[in-house]
Amino acid sequence: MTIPVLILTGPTGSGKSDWAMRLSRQWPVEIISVDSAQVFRGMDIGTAKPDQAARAAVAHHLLDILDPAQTYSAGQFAQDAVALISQIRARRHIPLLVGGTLLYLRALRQGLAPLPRASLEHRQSIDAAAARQGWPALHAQLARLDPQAAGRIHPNDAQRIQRALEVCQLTGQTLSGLQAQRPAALQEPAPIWALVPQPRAILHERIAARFNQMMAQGFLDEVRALQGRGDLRADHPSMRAVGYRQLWQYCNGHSTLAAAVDGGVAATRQLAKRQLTWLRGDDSIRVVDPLAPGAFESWSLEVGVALSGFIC
RNA sequence: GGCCAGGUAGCUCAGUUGGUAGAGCAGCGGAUUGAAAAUCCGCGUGUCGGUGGUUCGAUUCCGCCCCUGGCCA
Repeated sequence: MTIPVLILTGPTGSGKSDWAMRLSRQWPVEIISVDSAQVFRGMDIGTAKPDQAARAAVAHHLLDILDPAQTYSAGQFAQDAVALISQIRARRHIPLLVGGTLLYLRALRQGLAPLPRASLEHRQSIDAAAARQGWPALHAQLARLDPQAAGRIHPNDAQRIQRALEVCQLTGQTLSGLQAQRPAALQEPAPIWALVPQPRAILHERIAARFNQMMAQGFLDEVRALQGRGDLRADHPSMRAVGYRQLWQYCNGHSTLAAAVDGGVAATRQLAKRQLTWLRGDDSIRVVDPLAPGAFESWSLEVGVALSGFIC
């Protein structure tokens, strides 16, 4: 019998990290972060990364594993998470996945088709072609190579058109054909809970309050330091993150501070909305309102049930 | 107190030579297979400040009132 994997997710600002820390006082857990922005070093305040006290108290994985000039991916995450899960089990600890990057969770739980990883050279050549011919022309090209993928991808969705073409060029096969293959996944059911504060307006208030708190903690200095390195650009994946993108614009003189803060708060609300769309589409997820009386205690009981029989 | 400019969607504003109105942003819903905190798609009824008048018909023209900003006292 193997130790179960526990998963705690939810939109940004719902209180996931806080619950994970409280649970860690009751069970010997190690936390695996499921967060596409917290992987980067030097991006602490704006990503609400767990602080040193939290990390000293409980092992946290997949934080600070990359420089902001590097890139991460769903496939890389799935691979890293599977490896970490078995290492944590070998220590007789409980793997607790915590975070709101729902594509990463999907990649882990449902698997990814055997697709090639991103290729910078191919992407640059596709971008160059798009600059000459426009994305609609590339969508038309995709429609000849892989009609099924082209039918699913909107002609304006440059990112997905690029990926589909890249896969065709790299493999000589179609994206839709490769995706039809049964993907490998975490081979076991893992209980998954999502924290969703109700009503939405409460989540919006928490998001605004938290952004203001980040500003008070020196978020702007953090962005200035990143910009001051000189090698990062606004279109780099790490610098497109919510808040960083808007403050970067302000530091460049492209907006006022007030506009950057308002824009950052709005972008965070929009992120939360997209996360909620993922959650609604998956009925294996148990939705919990973290603000309901006794919510943590009853979750803790459910965790106990899930773990009973596995822990001595 | 007088003069001028404004009061139209949650916000910033456009517009209707009189036939009850539309953009951007915000918001809401959806998609999501190695960039995902990304990328993309869809959704626009609001006493057109109030009130009288002219008119078949007023948000639009006229009178009065209220509010905001500016200038003059």
